Amino acid sequence: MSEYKPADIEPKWQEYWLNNKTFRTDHNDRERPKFYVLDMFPYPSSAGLHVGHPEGYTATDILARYKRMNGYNVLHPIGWDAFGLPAEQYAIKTGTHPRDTTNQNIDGFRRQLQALGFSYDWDREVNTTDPAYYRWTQWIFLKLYEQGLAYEASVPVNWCPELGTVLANEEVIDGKSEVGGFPVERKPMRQWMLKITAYADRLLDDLNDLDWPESIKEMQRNWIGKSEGANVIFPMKAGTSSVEESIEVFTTRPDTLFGATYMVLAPEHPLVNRITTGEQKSAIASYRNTAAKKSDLDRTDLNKDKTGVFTGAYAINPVNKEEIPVWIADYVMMSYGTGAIMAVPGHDERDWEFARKYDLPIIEVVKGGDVTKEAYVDSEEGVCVNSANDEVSLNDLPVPKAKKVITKWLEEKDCGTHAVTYKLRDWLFSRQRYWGEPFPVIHVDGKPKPLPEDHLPITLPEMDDFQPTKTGEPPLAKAKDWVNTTDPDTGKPAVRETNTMPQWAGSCWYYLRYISPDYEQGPVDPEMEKYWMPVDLYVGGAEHAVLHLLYARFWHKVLYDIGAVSTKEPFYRLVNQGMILGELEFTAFKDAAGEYVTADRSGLSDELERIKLLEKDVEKRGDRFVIKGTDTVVDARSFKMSKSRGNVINPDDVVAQYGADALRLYEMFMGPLEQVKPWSMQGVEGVYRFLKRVWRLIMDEEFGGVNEAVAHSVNDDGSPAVQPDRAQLKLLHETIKKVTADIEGHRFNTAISALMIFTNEAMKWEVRPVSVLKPFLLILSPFAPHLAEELWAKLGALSGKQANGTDFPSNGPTEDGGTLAHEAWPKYEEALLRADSKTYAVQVNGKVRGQIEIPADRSSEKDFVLDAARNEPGVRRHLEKGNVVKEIFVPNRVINFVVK
RNA sequence: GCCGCCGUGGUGGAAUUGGUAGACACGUUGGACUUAAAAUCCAAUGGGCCUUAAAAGCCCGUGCCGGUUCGAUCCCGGCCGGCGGUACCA
Repeated sequence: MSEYKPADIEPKWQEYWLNNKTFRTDHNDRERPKFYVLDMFPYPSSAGLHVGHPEGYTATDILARYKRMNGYNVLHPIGWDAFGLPAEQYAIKTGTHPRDTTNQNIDGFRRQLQALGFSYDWDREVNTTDPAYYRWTQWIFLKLYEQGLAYEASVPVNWCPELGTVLANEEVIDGKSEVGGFPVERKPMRQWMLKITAYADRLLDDLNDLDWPESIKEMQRNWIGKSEGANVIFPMKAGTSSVEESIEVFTTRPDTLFGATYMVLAPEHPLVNRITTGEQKSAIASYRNTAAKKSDLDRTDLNKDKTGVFTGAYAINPVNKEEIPVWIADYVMMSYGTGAIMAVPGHDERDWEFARKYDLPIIEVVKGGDVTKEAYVDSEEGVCVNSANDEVSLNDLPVPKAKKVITKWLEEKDCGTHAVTYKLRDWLFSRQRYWGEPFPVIHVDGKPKPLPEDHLPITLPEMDDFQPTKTGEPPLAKAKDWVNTTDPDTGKPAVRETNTMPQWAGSCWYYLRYISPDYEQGPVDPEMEKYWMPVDLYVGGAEHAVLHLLYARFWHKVLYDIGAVSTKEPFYRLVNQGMILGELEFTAFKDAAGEYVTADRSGLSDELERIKLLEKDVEKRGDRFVIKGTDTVVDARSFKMSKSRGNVINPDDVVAQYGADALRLYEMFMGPLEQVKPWSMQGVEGVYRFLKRVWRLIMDEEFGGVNEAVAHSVNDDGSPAVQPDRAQLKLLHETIKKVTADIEGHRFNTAISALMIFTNEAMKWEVRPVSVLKPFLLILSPFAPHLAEELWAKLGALSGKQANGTDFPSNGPTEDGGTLAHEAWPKYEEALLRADSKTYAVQVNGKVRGQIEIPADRSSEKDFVLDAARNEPGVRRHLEKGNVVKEIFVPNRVINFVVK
């Protein structure tokens, strides 16, 4: 008995690869071309891997294995992004030290990844929580500080009392914490900030050089949010305020200045108190109070209904000396631009709405719309009107030209400048948590002071109480012995920084550490860095489109500026794997009376009872599914995998049932890598059957050992007993060609399809030459490495280890002969692909009416082929219906007769 | 609202980017093997028309409507639907 049993062969080969360090990347090998293929390293959660992880990991593993066989020096590492909130939350609940939880989870992840046969160099594993690693995270922070890119500020932050920490804007969703969904309020606190805004332009411009999905680049562009316009200064009307003040606004539409009929300050704007007149004071105070209490969610909810209060003060429009009222309203944000706007209701939708509500004047200054009906916002087509004073006129100028003219005038008059504003804000870089990198900073006499490099790493103190304090002080503040220290320079008493870095810190530079994980003189060995960088391919989920990828680019550019790295960008090529959804679900709906209701996408009320149906209970009707035999439409869709929905697939279960090779193969066979795709257990079954077929292609299930069809192809001494025939060679070389091109193009699904076609054909051969099967195993091996290794060993035993029985030499750095991992990738021969005959499709008026076979050596002779086409019976019948007015001849493909 | 991506059989998806739409796989149906099941193998499988039946043939068909072309899943214009991101950003 010798069936395909992945449970027997997979662990064996995994152990072999580990023990022999088959995939170790040699430090000294820098002659060959390099290929650095990188996975986004995982956060090792207690839940273990989900099937989304192996998707990207399998793709990169296929490429790593393929490139190795093509003679490249491949760097294919993995590690752990292991700081973070879940381990700390768990510690608070159970008292287990986050380090212990983290290490357990890492062990689990490592075991799972190894069980999938990924060809990582396990000697390069990095772990962001390892002091030997975060020593360099801290070092980079010191560099940022030296560059003036790290500073302390008291900023209103998103304070989440429940989690006892502040959150970054991106960790707050709809006014609630992303983790846990707890309410979040604004509270000013002392924080570390990183000046990412100083790099905004470079982060934006250098996107153009990157081979990334356009959608990701666009998201980063939007996130940076660069706008060009002008800052304009509006002096206050004399006497309306106690001091001489002016309001500076940012506008992208300086061309509409003549249409500014009022101004709006953000409620938090510092000028508000100073300009508000006596009788307005109480109204303003109460409005500001309400606004301060509103969360971001509330503010957006009020989207439609704008509110505001008049300050009683007036400003002077610099272009026409008009006195215009100054209001406050919460549709103006303090955090963008200058926190104040000039309102041009004629040409801005928000201002128009506000002006309508409070009866403020609306003036048309750009022709093209009807400002009594709606704001006219077109900035390309419009032409300025009503826009002139004694010195300058914009009238009849198109908008872009008018912007330039008025900006120049403002600059001459000293009441404005050309200005650029970004949506991007400085990066809030500290967290009130225990389980993160400590800052290498002490406070002496209340002032921050960086510690010298030779004090690194600053390790976390041992603690057993990880509970945050109610005041927002970080848990580290409780470690009094650790906190109280002395300044190494002066010996003065000092206190350590008790905030820790956010989780993003460690992942900002890990791709550098893999290059020289044991290097002691810096984050990365400069010699090695020059050889390995940049990363040739980075694969990961689109959820990191903005934050991780923007932060990492920022750090990389800083490291580039100080000469620590040699490339401007870390990742020139990026691919996002698409999310894997749960299995397709059919859901029917019952109303309160228990009657089935047709599923209507728009109005699925929560009142309805949801009934899960099986595939056999439904049928297709038009473009929808209905309950079999009825007209009741059901909802048919796949959902994101989630614990609550109960549709999570655990890779361990798949491996246990079908093996790692089947899981790998299925993940790739589902569809294009970048696409969102639903999981299907039956699909796994399908590729598993394919692997069993490959097994039987070579092995005899009944008697064990290599089957007769294969054994008969060699003599007892291992020499070939038969030569492969032309058809066999043609199929082999076609498959090599297709699989090679598909791997290069990341079309793994169609590569697998080609391997299936080969197998289906080869199963029919009565004699299966080893010299054909061996190259097939080589091209199968990146996809299903365990099975390929096993069968390769069986064929090796059959044909002798010396000659590998193929025309393809071994070229690997390891010569142990026991693995195919370093065999040369087979090359196809064009001559063997040639067919004896070519098939033409023959069309009449664009419709296929027949096919003709033409001997290959005559297939380009137009007259000969056309003649054969005309004589094809199915074609002739249609030609007789009229006169041929045109003949289209596409060599080796198609003929089209146009008949009238 | 804005930005980006995507609509192909019962299902996942192919189609050398303008040249035989539906490769490969799942599912389904029928058959073989088996005491039986599993496994395996063989055949059919987009919808419809014609025909006693088969072969052959014909019509329709890549979200919808139109255009360019000898020929369109592919290019252009206009809609509809789905997914993701983002949102008072001045």
